[in-house]
Amino acid sequence: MKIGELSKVTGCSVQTIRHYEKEHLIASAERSEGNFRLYDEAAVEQLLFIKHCRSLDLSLPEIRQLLALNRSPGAQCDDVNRMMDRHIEQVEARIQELTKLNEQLRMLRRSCSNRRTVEQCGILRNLSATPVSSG
Amino acid sequence: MKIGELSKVTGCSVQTIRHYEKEHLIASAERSEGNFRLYDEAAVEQLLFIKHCRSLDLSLPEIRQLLALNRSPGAQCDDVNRMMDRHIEQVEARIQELTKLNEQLRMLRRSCSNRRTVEQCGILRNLSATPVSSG
DNA sequence: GCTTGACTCTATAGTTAATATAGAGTTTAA
DNA sequence: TTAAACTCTATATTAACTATAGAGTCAAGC
Repeated sequence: MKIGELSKVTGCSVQTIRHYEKEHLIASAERSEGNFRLYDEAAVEQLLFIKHCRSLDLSLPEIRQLLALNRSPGAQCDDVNRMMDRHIEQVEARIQELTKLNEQLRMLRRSCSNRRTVEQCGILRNLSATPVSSG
Repeated sequence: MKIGELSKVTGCSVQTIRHYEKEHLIASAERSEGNFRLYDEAAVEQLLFIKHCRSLDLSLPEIRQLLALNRSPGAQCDDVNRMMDRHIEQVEARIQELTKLNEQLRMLRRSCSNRRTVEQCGILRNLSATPVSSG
């Protein structure tokens, strides 16, 4: 199967597949006589694995690590667990940040009703004031 | 005041200030005989405004628009309100996404306890299965 | 055999908002 | 006068793609 079909089957764009190859997330594909990349079912599996990881916001280096672990089935999987724990922490921290941000934005938004001039605009006035200390 | 002092006063790095100038968020600074940028209090105010906006995750183009509006005090401030509403929507959408993601990650994490081999690892097994359809 | 269209190839640039660097010039204090 | 501290411009890096240019390959139809 050529790259276009792999793209259709997996839902990854052609460029993304080539990008993953360059980043060594998938092995360099075999080539046809005309230098076209050729793939098999194993490539589909691996690409779907990567896609699933990406849908969970795992980074490419993290995925590379998971793929490496996948290749040594006898090893302990502590590393996998640690990675997931760290990742979950990051996601939760980001949710907290955004929640705080959201409160600030809503407060700011309440400081102006539509029918005012820029001069009277509470939003712009508040933005000009000294910033609140927070991330 | 030279760029180093402006940096200290505002808490923006020197490179960031130069970056904002290149992106036309602040006017090109006057120059000294030796070609050093020179700033006054107005520059401090404007930079703090920008910093405040950035702390609310407003993009540089959004900030540019706010600064432009700030310069026409007689205009209606509907545009400001619309921008804030859109921005709040985006932040809330992102919070929703991350919340869903967090649930998925936690579920995945529960599928493996530490003391297993990679081969038995529930996390890796689940990642290899067909991905759930969700952003 | 030739052309057309769909596909693929590589290499490069763009996206965001900075951050970091190299190599040069300026200013200030000792 | 010389060294330190500062500033200048221009360029590269970050993440994970996405988009483009310009060239090559392949299958079908005439």
